[in-house]
Amino acid sequence: MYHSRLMALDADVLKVLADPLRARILQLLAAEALCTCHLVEETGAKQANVSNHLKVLREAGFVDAEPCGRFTYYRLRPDALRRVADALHELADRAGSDARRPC
Amino acid sequence: MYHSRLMALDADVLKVLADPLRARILQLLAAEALCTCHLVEETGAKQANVSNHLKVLREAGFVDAEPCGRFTYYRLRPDALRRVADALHELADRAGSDARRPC
DNA sequence: ATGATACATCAGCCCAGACTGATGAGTCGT
DNA sequence: ACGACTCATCAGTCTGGGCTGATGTATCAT
Repeated sequence: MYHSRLMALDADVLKVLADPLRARILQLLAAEALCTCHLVEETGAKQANVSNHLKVLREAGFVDAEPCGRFTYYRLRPDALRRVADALHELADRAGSDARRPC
Repeated sequence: MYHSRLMALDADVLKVLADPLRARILQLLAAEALCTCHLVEETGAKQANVSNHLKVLREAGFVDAEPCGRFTYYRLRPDALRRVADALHELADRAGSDARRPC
């Protein structure tokens, strides 16, 4: 097995996912690529708000932005999500033993 | 396939993981069960702070508390972590298509 | 060129929640 | 019984970050 190196939970990365609107945006982008205007009408949030959240998601590597005329299409990056999922899964697997440190 | 039902990302659950001290605590508990005093000295955080974070982790189902004399041992619950990991993984898998909704 | 549309960015408001010191409750050793 | 210890809870402070209205920058249609 290659990826047996210990992956640390990165709270900064998790923070990006831990927002209701950002989570909703990711769900929507999982089905198809969408531009900002779609996300605005689907979520009901204000344009500036959606745009800010997209910036956060982009800088964290969870979405890709593809400018297209006056639109900007956003697309999910599954690899980034899988890295987080794997880190959590590996943490769960590491917890097998029932050892307890004495006081 | 059994678990093919769509799992929604729960931002409230992710919020619990998205804190540096809580993430550190989970890492430590992955190796062995520890009581609060261990976590206090390992993390360097104040006792009240650690205790508060443990309460959050407990209420979210990520750790189990086992009172033991005047100590309280905390143990990781891998199933809870796996549920989050699976939700993220499933979201990543759902993103295969390169469809884009027209404007 | 003018207006309309899509999106980004900015400044400011506001609140959830992380942190702290103090106190309370329970348990142990002597 | 008394002090020492572990841990939980409380009240209060303060900062990060989500939200908004306004403005700026492109791009499109006519």
